[in-house]
Amino acid sequence: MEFNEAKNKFIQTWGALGSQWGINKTMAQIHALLMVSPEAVSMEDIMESLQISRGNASMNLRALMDWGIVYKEYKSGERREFFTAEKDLDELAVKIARERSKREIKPALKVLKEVSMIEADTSLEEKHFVAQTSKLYDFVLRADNMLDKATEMNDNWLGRLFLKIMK
Amino acid sequence: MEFNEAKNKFIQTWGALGSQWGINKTMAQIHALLMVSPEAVSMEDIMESLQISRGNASMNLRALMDWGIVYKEYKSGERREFFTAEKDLDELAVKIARERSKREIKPALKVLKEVSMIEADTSLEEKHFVAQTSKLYDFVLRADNMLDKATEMNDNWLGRLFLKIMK
DNA sequence: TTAAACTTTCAAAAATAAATGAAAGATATT
DNA sequence: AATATCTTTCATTTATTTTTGAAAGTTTAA
Repeated sequence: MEFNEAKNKFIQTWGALGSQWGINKTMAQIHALLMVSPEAVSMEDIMESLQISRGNASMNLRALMDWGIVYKEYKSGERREFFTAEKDLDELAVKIARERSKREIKPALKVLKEVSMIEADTSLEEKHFVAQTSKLYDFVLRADNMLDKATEMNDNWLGRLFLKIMK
Repeated sequence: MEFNEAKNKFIQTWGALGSQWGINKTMAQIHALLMVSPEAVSMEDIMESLQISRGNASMNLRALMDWGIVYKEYKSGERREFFTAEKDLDELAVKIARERSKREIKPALKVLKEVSMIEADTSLEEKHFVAQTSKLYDFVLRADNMLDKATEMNDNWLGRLFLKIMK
């Protein structure tokens, strides 16, 4: 496979993966492009590479910066802004996990807690509802914590040990 | 909060969470409804509860059964089909993880491997591309394995120990 | 202060994904 | 074998999400 073909394939694949996980395609593609660029890239070049409009590029770059996984860079003597991606994958995973937890899981947990705390009457239906949503609350809470911990454990000997044992 | 309000809120929230994670809203809502129903539910009742069409109900139930997290049930003397959800959350998590890994992560891994194996010339750009996609391949592979292992470790003493220590 | 170079915003358009519902397909019952 | 009950399919419609691009907004420099 030739380099440009490979690069393109990578960007497309990363974009598709993103959209399956609730991140929009262009956002993931921009991120992919930046990840494999050794140098910071201008907005103009991003638009050109991905064949997207100025507005689209601008909005998605902003979103990526909000997530903390893309940085603006200023080059002296240049008026334009350049962009680079977080390239440390452990750091990337931590930031994505934190962001999604904050935006999606935490609010869902709040609702789960609320609805699991209603006063159930004696009916089977209501008792079952409370039992099931309570379990779900515990479960999601546990998963959320694990996500946090797992992302932190990359440079942690106990984590590595755990991985070794579990493999 | 009153029971019906709580039930509705739960279904809506679970649906929204689903769509943020690449599972369509109705599919997640049907699953939510079945999770909190102590008894198996007919298609008619699902349509009525969620205010959706017959076709929609049918297709999403099929998808849920393909994922292995909803089961058909036949009641003797009844012509209609009834549906129940997998209620064991550990089992549920395992099945979802397996399915998404199979459908999305494995194919992405294949591409990552491919593109990271191109012959890079001496240019910085190509060398960086190979280095970065190789790292990504290792990382995603590791994460995918961890997902597998994590879902299996619920009734596993070592896993529990790990959780305890890491908390 | 003005102009040039660049970025952001957002209403409208386009693309994509999901839902509908009527017809076709099953399956059981008489 | 005809009928009744229920489910699935899929072309069309509807809803949602994403993208565009032109106008407004910024920043820098002369």
